[in-house]
Amino acid sequence: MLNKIESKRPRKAAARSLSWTQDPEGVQRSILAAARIEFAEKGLSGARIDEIAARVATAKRMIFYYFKDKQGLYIAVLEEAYARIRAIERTLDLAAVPPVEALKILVGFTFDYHADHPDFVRLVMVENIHHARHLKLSAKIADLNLSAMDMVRDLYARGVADGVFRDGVDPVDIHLTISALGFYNVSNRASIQQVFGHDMGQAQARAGRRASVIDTVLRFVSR
Amino acid sequence: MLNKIESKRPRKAAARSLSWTQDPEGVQRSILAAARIEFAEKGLSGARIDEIAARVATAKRMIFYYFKDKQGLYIAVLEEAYARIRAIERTLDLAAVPPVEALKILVGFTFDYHADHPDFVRLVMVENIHHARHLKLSAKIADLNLSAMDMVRDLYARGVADGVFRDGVDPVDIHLTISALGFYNVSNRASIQQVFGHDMGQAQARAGRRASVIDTVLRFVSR
DNA sequence: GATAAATTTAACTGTCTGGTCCATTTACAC
DNA sequence: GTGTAAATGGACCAGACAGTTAAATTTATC
Repeated sequence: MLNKIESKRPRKAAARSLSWTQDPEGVQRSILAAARIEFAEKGLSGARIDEIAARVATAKRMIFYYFKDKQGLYIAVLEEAYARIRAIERTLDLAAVPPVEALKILVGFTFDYHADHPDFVRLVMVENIHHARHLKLSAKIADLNLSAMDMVRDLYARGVADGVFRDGVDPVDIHLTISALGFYNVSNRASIQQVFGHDMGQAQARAGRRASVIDTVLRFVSR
Repeated sequence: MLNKIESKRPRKAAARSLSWTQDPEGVQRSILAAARIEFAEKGLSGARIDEIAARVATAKRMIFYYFKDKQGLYIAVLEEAYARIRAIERTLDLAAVPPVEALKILVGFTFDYHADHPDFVRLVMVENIHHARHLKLSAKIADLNLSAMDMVRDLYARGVADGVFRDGVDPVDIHLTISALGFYNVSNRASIQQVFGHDMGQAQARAGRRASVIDTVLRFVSR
């Protein structure tokens, strides 16, 4: 109130510099990593840009410089998360494995990936709360899960041909079941634990559940 | 800046009254209903008190009057949602029904309840994003899902005794499978639809999935 | 019909938080 | 080395939003 004269942006004349090296890619990567943690933890509206900036050594300004705005950053995080799971998925080579064994591997992998990447699961939850609005905005993500769907379709067809799987099952149902059983343990871990003590994060509970899930899917498609 | 003298709250001298009837419970119920919609739609941080107040005829002040603060309102919504599903669950009387039939009914009910109450599902998602922090704060909710768990336990034991279910299955696995398969279709509806066109909201897709889910659970426990 | 308690309302505020402005430094071509 | 564009830093701002203040009006009670 008192010395409010000369109001035209006094500024502190940033005298303190102490040198820094330019590293655009590195900065972007750090921002993305910090943002993934923050968005997965607090959701889109709950996440704080200041918090992300604080987590990285970099200044808040850079976030907007590279990602335009909060939504842009969020979409980038989402795209990276989906690209990552797909990259690993590609390394699964099930074509050479007999159907039953291949299905066990696929279910086990899906279960493990979810359990090992709760951030991914939470991001998908957040995105679903937003009715997948941002997924729709991103052309990059369009055909990602289709590859998982294709794996199931192929594997199931081989199993039917071999006579080890029963006929007439919709591969979509197989895929949904695999996803649901891998997803739910992680997405609802907190309420499951709260409501009846079972902590799915514990190695023992997790291993038991894993075996049970594989069994469930196998029994579903078997004759 | 100009006429800032006489600053002591001029007020408009609320001259307009037009009578109102007292209805505390009614007002609280309306607020809860509006809040449920808002929280389910936007999450805890995304929800806006002003928006809730606008949806109800009543003024914002009443929200704080009855529910103290945003978190208090949110917890009240959560408690109501859990109480509601429990109330309906109670009406299921499975003790008199043979195990296989009873299991079909239970799975079908769970599937339908989730599909018919997406708000409930979304609230649970939101709460899990918050690590069930508020569930822990509410003593009321503690033993709610335990009743569902008990139903499964009882039903499974009868099935084993009758020789229609195989031995050695953990009832917790049965319960988790039932919940997961009912929950996932709704919680991930948006991303499922985005990623491969299947809209689980459509009656046809829903009915097909329902039958498949029942089949999955039955095959899991059968000999 | 007077007094207290309950209920409703509008205006107001302090803080938090995306997002911006302008200055400065680094990288690099020539 | 000098000019130029990209990269970085941090103060600053404007709007939004949870929560408050204080008064006004209605119901309940005796």
